[in-house]
Amino acid sequence: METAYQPATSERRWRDRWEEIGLGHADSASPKPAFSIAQPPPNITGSLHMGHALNALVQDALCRFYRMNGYEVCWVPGTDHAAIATQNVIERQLADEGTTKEELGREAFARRVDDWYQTYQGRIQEQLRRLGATCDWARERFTLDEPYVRVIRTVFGELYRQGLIYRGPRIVNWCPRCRSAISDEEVEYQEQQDPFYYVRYPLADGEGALVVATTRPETILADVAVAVSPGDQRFTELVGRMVREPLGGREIPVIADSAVDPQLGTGVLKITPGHSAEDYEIGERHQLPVRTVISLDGQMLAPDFPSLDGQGVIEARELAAELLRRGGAMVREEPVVHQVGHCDRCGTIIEPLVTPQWWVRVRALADPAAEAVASGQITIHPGQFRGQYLDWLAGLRDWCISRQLWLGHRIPVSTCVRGHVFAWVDEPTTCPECATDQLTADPDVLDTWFSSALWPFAILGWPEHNPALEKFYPTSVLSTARDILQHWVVRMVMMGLRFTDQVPFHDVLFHATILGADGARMSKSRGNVVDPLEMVDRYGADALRAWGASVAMGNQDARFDETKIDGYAKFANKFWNMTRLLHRFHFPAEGEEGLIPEVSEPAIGSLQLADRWVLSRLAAVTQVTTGALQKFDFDGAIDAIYDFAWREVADWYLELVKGRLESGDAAALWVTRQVLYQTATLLHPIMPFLTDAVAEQFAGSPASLDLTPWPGATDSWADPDSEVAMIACMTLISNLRKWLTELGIEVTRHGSRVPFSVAVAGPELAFPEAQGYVSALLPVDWVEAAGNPGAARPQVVAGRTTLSLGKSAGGDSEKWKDPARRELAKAVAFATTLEHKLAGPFAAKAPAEVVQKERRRLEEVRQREGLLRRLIDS
RNA sequence: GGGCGAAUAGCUCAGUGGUAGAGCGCCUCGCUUACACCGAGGAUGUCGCAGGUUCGAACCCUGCUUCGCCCACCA
Repeated sequence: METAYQPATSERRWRDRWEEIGLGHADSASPKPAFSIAQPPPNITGSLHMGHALNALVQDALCRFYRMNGYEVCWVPGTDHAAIATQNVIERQLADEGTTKEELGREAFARRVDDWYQTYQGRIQEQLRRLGATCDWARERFTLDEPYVRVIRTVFGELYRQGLIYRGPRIVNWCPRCRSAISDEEVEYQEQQDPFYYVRYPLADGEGALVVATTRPETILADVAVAVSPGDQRFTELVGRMVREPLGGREIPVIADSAVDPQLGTGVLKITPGHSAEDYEIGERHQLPVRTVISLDGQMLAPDFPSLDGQGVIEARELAAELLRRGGAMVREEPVVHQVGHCDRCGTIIEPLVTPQWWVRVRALADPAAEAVASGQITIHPGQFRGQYLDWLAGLRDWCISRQLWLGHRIPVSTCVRGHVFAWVDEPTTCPECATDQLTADPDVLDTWFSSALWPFAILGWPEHNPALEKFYPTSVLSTARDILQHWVVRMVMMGLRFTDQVPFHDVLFHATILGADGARMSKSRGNVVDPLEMVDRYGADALRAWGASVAMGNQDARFDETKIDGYAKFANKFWNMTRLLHRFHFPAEGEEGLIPEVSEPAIGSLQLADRWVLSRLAAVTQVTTGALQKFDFDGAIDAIYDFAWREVADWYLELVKGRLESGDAAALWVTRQVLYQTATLLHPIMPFLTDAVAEQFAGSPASLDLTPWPGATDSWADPDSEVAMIACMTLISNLRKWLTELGIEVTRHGSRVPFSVAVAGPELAFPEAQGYVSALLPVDWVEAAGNPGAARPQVVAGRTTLSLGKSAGGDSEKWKDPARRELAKAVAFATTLEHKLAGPFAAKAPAEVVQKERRRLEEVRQREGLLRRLIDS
């Protein structure tokens, strides 16, 4: 056996083994209860990032935990074509190559996309495997696969026939660079500073003018009204009159609308329904016409204004301002900070435009989706996101689902030459109503999130009734990033309820976002991106997984911290070596083949204090870990195991049991084996490679710990008395060690041994094993207390026990009093605090139990104080 | 503007009413036959600020400050 655990070789081996034994395989015919997860399909826009890795390990830990708990686990992996994202990535590549998709042509572009998908699909799969993900690869799905496409068309057709999908010209968020509409959720608002122009709109009939403040003077040409707040005294008599827009001189009405905030700007808003979502709504309320002065390319359409026509919007803005200044309409200009919408894929400023698009009427879908969470059919973790989910659904507007991209699912609708419009699943060659073969297919494609919304049931073979759907739908858990609550989670619930009459999942986990080490979001431009596979190479997948588990479900975003991953790598090594210790006692020759033998459970009477203590602790840790994983508290689980394994088992139990193992004590072997094996079992969902490598050392272990039943409660091991006694004993050893260290006495096991006798036996020595434990861990030899206790001999107070240095050792007893003086000061201070507390209202008002506890504590401190004084005065 | 969360050791974070914790880093020792990817010991905190509730507050309440996230039709 290697001295140090080698994650790289171990992980390669176990990856293969798990596939050989088909760990990920999900059997629809299994009689076991089902646990299923639809893996959020990563965008095929490159390799996996830290967020994907985190999400994968969360899901894998759950899958393994539930497998061990007797569930038939189905974890379906897949990938998403991510139309707009992928198209952008490839367009950027083409730009680097000095070409464009238009130059390439649709066919060559499509081939290029296919190549891309081929390459990255394989890569993503490989990356997930390296993290230890036990998905059911046979069920892998891709949103462009033919069966998936049929699901999309089926759903689209249903919604269309039910009147929940319609087409019409409305204002949309238009990305002039993508040359496509995007949904409200794909707009990212960024704060920026722009000039704020105060512009005079003169009254058409007579004196006076209204002053409008705007950041967009170039859209004045599309103004169709100016609006004031209905209650605004300043403008009451102007409502209903006409003003002239200051560029073209057209007469437009002054209207009153409650959307106008009298506090903002001048309290007068210019209404441009063609280029502002808000104005569009105001325009609808007042039946105002729509004027358009900006093209789909983001250029001005103003044939009457040659200086503006054909200019980009930004250029036109300054040119229009200049025209206003020259015309005397500009009252003043000042900077203003405001929110400007950008395309979340390419960063271009969004241009609100009126174009014909396809829409989903979401109201009918939203209410049941809200109800599912409000009623507890779906639980969101951490709970704080529940409110966010409900708020978002409450204020939902219709969802624009059409995109003008080259890539994606086509809108499955055709129009015949006679104007019959119909949705289809298989593209028809003739019109179903009039049989003409002159059909025009809709040129648009669907929003990627429309197809993603169907994921949980589409991947299980819906709409066909089939065993997989029966068995594994609804899925159990959805684990995903926080930023796609609206894009995806909410829409899955809406579609799932609509088409399957069931929630698509019962628990939603929003894991933390991994920030760079500098606390900022990881981004290439910031240079703080960390490749998870690089971490796997450096520290092993288990170390990355354990760190991920510790941060996954926190309230805040998690900062990347390589030293913590390193810490878990060291823990893996520690755990590995704990097994090696056991191993070597039974296989004296280093490197010899063989397994740690199975031994029968010893009679309870043959167990020592340390055995009873460690088993009691093991039972407690088992309970904590089980509860934590059930609650998705991965941090609680890894924390409890780490602490127990290292701070209790390795630091104390193994050190104490070594001698007994050496002498072939069967009870000791059984307990050690039990502790290590069961701890490995508890750790397996989070650190599967390491724990399988450990379990393999034990005779009688299965091919993987995944096949081991999860440890049940072992109430018979709970032993509070032994825990109390053992803590006392450990305290004594620690105290004594500190004392000796301070006096410059070597406390290594191989230092020269120091003879001690017991002067006052405190509770630390109440168990017969205790003295033996002291001499096992410290270079202490016990000698009989040789008469004449009054003689000034160096002494040590450890806890509430006093030990005297054996006669033969001699020593300067004054020097030995120094630590005692320091300890005494502490004890006195604490005793004073306690006395003060007990003398006050605490004694009367606090629960009797708590008061009792404090009294006992005071008594203990007093005892200790007494011992220390005796030592000092001797 | 609204909502949610966070502020604890030099750093990254646990801790949710009863004597302040971990990992890393730092200082001193020790290459002890499981492990130097280790072990033993040590230093380090008015738990953001101000009030309040309570016998008792890092923890509950109120306000404030700073940071983060989400939402919103501030022209």
